[in-house]
Amino acid sequence: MDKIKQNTLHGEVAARIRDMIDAGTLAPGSRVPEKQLCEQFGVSRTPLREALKVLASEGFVELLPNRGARISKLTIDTLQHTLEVMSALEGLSGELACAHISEAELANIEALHYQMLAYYKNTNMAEYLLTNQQIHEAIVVASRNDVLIDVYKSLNQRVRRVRFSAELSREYWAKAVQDHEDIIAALRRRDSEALGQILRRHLSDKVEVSSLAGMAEQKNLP
Amino acid sequence: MDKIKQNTLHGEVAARIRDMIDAGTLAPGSRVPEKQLCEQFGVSRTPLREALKVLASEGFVELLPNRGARISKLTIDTLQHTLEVMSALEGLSGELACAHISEAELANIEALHYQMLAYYKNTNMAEYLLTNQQIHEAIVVASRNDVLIDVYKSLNQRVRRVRFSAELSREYWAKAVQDHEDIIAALRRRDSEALGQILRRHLSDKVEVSSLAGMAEQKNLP
DNA sequence: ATTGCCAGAATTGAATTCAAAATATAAAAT
DNA sequence: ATTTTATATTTTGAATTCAATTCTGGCAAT
Repeated sequence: MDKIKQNTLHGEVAARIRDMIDAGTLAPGSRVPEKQLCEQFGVSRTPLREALKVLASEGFVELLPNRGARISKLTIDTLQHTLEVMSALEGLSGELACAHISEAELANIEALHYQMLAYYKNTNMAEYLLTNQQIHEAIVVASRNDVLIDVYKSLNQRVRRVRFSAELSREYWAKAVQDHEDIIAALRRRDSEALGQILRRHLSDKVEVSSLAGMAEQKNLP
Repeated sequence: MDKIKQNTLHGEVAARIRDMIDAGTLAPGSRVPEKQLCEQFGVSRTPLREALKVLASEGFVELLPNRGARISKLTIDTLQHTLEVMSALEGLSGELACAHISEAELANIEALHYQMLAYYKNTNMAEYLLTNQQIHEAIVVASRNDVLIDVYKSLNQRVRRVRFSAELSREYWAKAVQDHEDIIAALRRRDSEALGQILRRHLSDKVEVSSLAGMAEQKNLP
């Protein structure tokens, strides 16, 4: 869609590595093959290593002294913690969005909502999850808080891989859809109190976490 | 106190540059003098530039294509946005802390609280702010959520410079102290609902923001 | 067969080098 | 004298180089 144009070389490399982690081409726990990636990307080690430093500060890789970088594993704990923080941020987004959202944005979110309902009825989980994600991002963007948007996107990026391979139980799925009805209603009447409350609980629900648990690593031991 | 030992060179350099920004040695809006800093730190440009990439991803500096890095200015908007996000995170911390805090931690927080009250009575603003900060950090740590702790610390670091030079009005100060009484009380009775609510409102109060506004830049124009 | 040791190879971290871009300085033109 | 143009200098971005460390594989000892 609207991909952000990375004008720095190390930024470009970092984006590529993130994608490779998402795609599983670089497996969690494995070492980062500097030389090989350099050849693959056609760059020298300098920008690649710069990218690794940035990715380390984002939590995608860990730097091991004198033995390069290793792809971070996503622990169940870390996943749970990340979803908790994202919930808090979504709660704030909801409150702020009530104050700042435009009619056009609201209309767009409603359209996405009905689209999502259709995917739910058809049990099309992949498309459902994608649309669901778009709704949440749209609310976050409507907060008009750039710091919030950045932090949210960064955390989301970190857990995206496992979130999109989730297996939702029938009960959880029904509950999530009901939540979304409530979210749209609260947003439509600009009820920031209610919207904040729903969003703070919506994601961090243990149900989703446990449904995701299978995708994440049990522990981060060597 | 318990400073984290940085074992990577670029990490060390990044920490030093953060400190220099905090201290005002590197002025917001000014260009980063690579060569000079290299001599000062006794390192080559490679680790220094790695540090700059990390600092850029943390928001401390901006990278300008082909003209190096510039120290970020802290806009009033960014300050406001950051405090809003920190409030949301503190709210979550409070809720989680109620479930996880140990007696020893609670006792420590109470001790800090009484110490802070003394500073308030003596109108010792600098020490008050420091102790206040310690209380909030202790609650965040008690959440036992590592992602939360990391994100909070990162945001806090970003606004620390201006927060510690705040000028609190008498009314705001009194209100903040009252909030803290309520915070301690809620924490003591493990009332996560109440604590979450107080903490979500405590910081983002417009009053503090406006009191800090004088310290931040009006706009981020070139 | 397993463990310990050592040389050689590969990898890493950081300094250095090099080309391109930006900035500063000087000369020329009006 | 001021503006413009040309040239030199500095600075930046990225590749290359180099020393230090880690990894690998083979050989010897038990």
